[in-house]
Amino acid sequence: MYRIGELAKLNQINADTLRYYEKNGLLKPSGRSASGYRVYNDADAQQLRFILRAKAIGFSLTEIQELLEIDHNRAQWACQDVKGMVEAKAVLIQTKIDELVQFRDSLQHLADACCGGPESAEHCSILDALEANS
Amino acid sequence: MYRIGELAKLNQINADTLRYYEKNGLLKPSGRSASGYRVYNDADAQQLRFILRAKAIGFSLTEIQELLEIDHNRAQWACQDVKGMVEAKAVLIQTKIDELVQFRDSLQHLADACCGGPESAEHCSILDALEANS
DNA sequence: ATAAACCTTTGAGTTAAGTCCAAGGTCAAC
DNA sequence: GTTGACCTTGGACTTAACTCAAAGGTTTAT
Ligand SMILES: [Zn+2]
Ligand SMILES: [Zn+2]
Ligand SMILES: [Zn+2]
Ligand SMILES: [Zn+2]
Repeated sequence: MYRIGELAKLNQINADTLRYYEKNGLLKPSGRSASGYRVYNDADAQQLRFILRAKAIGFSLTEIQELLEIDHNRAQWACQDVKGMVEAKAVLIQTKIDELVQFRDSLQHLADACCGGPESAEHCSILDALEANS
Repeated sequence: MYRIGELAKLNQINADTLRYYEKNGLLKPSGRSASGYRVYNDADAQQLRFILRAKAIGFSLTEIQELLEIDHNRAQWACQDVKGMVEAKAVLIQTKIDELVQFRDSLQHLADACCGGPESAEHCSILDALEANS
């Protein structure tokens, strides 16, 4: 049995984050104390670790909500569904990677063409490229 | 001489975006008509293209503001400064790429271990991995 | 008995880069 | 002389995931 600050500290997150997760349906404490304090049990703590692990892998909170629903009703879902989610996410990430690689390469091109010297930038090829009218 | 809607259409952006750029010090129209309409001249239009080009390469509006300041005062800056900005940005992008590649690989690992079959997810290795206590 | 450290709720603020709305003024065409 | 397309301003809203503040109640230790 943990109070909010305790559970937060154990997982190195902010107590406010736990309240936020509760408000957004990700983790509801199993009970409340007589005075109204949130009380989390071990199952709650395990679910929090599930959430944090999924987040670390890169899932959004919305996606984690879906994963939790599947996890809580495993019998009603197929491996297909779960694998599908993960693979769709992988494709999205790959797209993002491709974009960033393109971006990095354009920057590298610009930088390579610039002398990088200490004299005035009046002839700078980077600025010229940005100013170019084509 | 362009009015706001005209310049926006020519550059395939929203007129609101031009007002936003003005509010944020990126592009001030060189004049106003008698009735208060914004009036952009060719230099304004060229600066807008500078902004859009830099944005397409991946610079943030804040960074573009810095680039504009350098561009407007080229004599007071060195190629070093400009090249430094671009290279710093490239390093940042590379870091992001590395993170995403890691993320993609974790997802791939998870997906590879899952059978992906149509039967119940009660044995799903992906969910098990997220639930794992280690 | 009182101070420190905890907890409660509600509600607002943060970042980035816009987008949308309402209420009204202006300009060209028919 | 009236549509319709355009322009003005100010301010609210959007996404994601928190984070903080205010004003007050509870627990624990001294
Ligand atoms: Zn140079
Ligand atoms: Zn240069
Ligand atoms: Zn399976
Ligand atoms: Zn599976």
